Amino acid sequence: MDVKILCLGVLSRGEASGYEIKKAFEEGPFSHFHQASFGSIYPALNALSAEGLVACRAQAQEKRPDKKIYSLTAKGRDVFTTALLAEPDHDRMRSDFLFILSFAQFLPPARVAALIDQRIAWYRESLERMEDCEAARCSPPGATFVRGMGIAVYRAAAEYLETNRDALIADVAEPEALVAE
Amino acid sequence: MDVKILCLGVLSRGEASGYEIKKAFEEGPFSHFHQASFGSIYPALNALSAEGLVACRAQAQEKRPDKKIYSLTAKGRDVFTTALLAEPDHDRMRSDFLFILSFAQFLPPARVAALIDQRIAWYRESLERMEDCEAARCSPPGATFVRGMGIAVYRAAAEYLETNRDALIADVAEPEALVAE
DNA sequence: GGTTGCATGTAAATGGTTACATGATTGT
DNA sequence: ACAATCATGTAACCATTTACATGCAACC
Repeated sequence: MDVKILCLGVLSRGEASGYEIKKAFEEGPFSHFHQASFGSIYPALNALSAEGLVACRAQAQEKRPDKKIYSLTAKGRDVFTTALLAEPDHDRMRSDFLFILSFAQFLPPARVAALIDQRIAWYRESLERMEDCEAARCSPPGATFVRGMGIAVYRAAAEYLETNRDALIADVAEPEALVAE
Repeated sequence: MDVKILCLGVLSRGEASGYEIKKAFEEGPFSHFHQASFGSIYPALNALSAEGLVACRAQAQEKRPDKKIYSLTAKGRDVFTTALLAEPDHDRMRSDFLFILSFAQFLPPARVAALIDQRIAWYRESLERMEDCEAARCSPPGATFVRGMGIAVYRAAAEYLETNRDALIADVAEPEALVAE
């Protein structure tokens, strides 16, 4: 599942420029489980155009480069729905946060606390944005389902961190207590 | 946080060969939030050796290539603890599963059901392995904390899928119901 | 006066995976 | 007989990010 298919997916929700597609991966509904940068989106869009999977309409703008608005062609929609039927690759997660926390015993307790507090704050902010998202009101069922799952998972993560924060800090602060036990 | 630091982390838990380090990322405690292949581990180990961050002891084996057992040097431990203090990069997740599900309305309901059922089974299997893991009994506090968080999050994910599965399938099967409402 | 947002694009560098090469042993 | 496990390593390939190039408008 490469950037080209990702772009087709975004365009299936309505026409968009490269810049707007980037935003969908940066702040939009896909930001939590996929990402793409300008350096991959613009070439992908040109390739899709050459293959006839998207159509491009240039919108002239004053004092700015022309905005290129892309939309799916019938062929593009076909290719996209076919790609959706493929077996999904395994999820890939890379979390330096969890890796670092795995070695909490090598960190000053204050650092462990800061790391966890930052993360709780991040989850809470994300949850707020996800919960009162206007765009989500009239989203298709799949998008609503996925959004709900994100909320459930982030909430569980935040709650776990809040509940177990102090115990971990106590453990790394006095490791003798664990050995003595 | 590159493969070199990742290797130092694994070695901080005790000496290991390249093959064993791979296993830590494939089945071991890190498998859920970091991954590395032979093609990156072996060169990383050689580089670490050249920099004096790990020591290598060759264990002769009959009918097999010599097993190279690596261990952290004092310098290696220093570099690792310093790396742990750096600000962690943002977590990066790529989930084709969630992306595909976002477009559930383009899929046959049976496919949506299969996708979700497979995923529930996967979470349940992972949870079983995580819950009765012998190695975890005497793990350092950080590793135990991270494992607990993994369990909490996977459990929430599995429960969400189980609870909302039928509603999503109903929604994609009869989209008129949603429009009529 | 500096940063952020809008808007597109290219080229180099990165960092990694996949496939190959080798080969004995053990399990199905 | 075939696959998997153990065990190391290289090279080609890949996708993507980062940095660069350009430039105006609005905000602080």
